[in-house]
Amino acid sequence: MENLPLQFESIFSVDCVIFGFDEGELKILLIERNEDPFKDWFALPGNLVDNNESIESAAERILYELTGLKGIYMEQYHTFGEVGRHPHGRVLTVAYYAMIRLNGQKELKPVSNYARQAVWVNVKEMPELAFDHSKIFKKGFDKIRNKISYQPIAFELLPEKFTLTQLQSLYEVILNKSLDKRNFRKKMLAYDILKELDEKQKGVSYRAAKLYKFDKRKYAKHFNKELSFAKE
Amino acid sequence: MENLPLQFESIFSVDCVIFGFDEGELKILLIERNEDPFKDWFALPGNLVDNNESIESAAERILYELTGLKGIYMEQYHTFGEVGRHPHGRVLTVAYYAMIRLNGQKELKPVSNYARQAVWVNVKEMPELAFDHSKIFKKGFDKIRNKISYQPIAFELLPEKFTLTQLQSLYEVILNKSLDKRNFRKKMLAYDILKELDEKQKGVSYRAAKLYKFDKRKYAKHFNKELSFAKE
DNA sequence: AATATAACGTGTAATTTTTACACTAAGCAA
DNA sequence: TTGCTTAGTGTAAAAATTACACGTTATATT
Repeated sequence: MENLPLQFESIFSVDCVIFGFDEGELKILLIERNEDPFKDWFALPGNLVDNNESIESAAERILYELTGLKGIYMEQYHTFGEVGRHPHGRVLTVAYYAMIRLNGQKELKPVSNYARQAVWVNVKEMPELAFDHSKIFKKGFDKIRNKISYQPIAFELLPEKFTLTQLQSLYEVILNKSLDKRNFRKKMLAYDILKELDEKQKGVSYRAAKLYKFDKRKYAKHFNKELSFAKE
Repeated sequence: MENLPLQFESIFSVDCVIFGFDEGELKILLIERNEDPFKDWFALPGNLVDNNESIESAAERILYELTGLKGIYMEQYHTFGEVGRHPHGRVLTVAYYAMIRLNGQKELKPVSNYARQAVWVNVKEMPELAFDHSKIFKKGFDKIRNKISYQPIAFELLPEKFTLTQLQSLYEVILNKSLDKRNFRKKMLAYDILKELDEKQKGVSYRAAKLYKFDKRKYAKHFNKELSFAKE
């Protein structure tokens, strides 16, 4: 680890924690590596950032290559650069998280050279990951768990139309605790960012619930300004 | 900007927003550059990260070189890497903020080769900075402004013993709004992280106020767990 | 010694937000 | 028709937040 190949010095990469919500489970997208180092290990999707590419675009590219999705909101949350984090040299990596909607269709794009396949893995059943990716994942998960407590960021994970119960169970999975139904509904509706639809759930073998939509306009209006110490 | 000198490719740096509170004003530490590019411009203190150095250590080193201080809490808050942000090539920079105590002694260490001098500048009177440092500063300032609203992080800026009025005026400067005295005190004392001392302010030409100390033990106990959506 | 000055230090009532808690209604299936 | 399963709803108590004003104390001045 002393004589590093020159081209690896201070190259940098992007790694993405891509969350999805499916069948009541919170999952993230992992790839199975097909190259050394860490061949056959699971890892976060990531890649080197091209010299003419912004970090942000690199993150979007990686998401796109894997899922075919564009225009997804991604947030940069930390940069990892321990000296020994990459066995081939000093590689800084900038971490992003994203939340995407799994509309039943969870077909994944064919994956490039260095990755054999991409899979959705339940966050509760994470294998150990390549490099320091376990640490990167953990920090990303902590981040969204914390953020959702004061800002309703979870809508991206749900289908366009959803029931309040679905929303609640998503919260419960992220926060890893159960919530009171009445209080949850009261709070969510008080945010005033949900649009109630004239439509009900279909295909369920019990009473169908009302469907709601997330109202982006109102969301932006409310949450551009943060919670704050004082009102005045 | 096409034929970049090779050694600048993908080198990365650290930049620090170092806050201090002095005479009722919130200030940050800037250096005046003595080298191209941006010779004679003000800039955030920063430096390239050594190949065997963690990013964190680099940030601590920069702070130490400028102020002689060690063991200060620094938080990484964002990484900036726009393609054109550095005129000599692709240089990613990882940004940290720190808060330090200006105990009257605000003597600054002599600064190294590339910086002529270091100065404290009021955040309300920021000049335009070199590179994208204005943007980096702004984001750091937003960060602490937001964070202080739900977590009392500002004690590092005050002398070891301080009055509640001093604490309040620090909050007011950071939040840029005035706060109600009684409510502020109630809230701060309710956090239960202040130790009331048997001592009073000295050298003031009016009624002296009680002095308080910040209680690190209690702080850690309260604020390792964040505010959260649900109690249970 | 008296007075002026300037910041210190304190309480309460109204409002809002959060919490705890349980039953009826609706729709489907057998 | 009955049984099963989830949907949907209200209220009272507690806690947190807000708005608001004046007597107290130390020093400085005369």
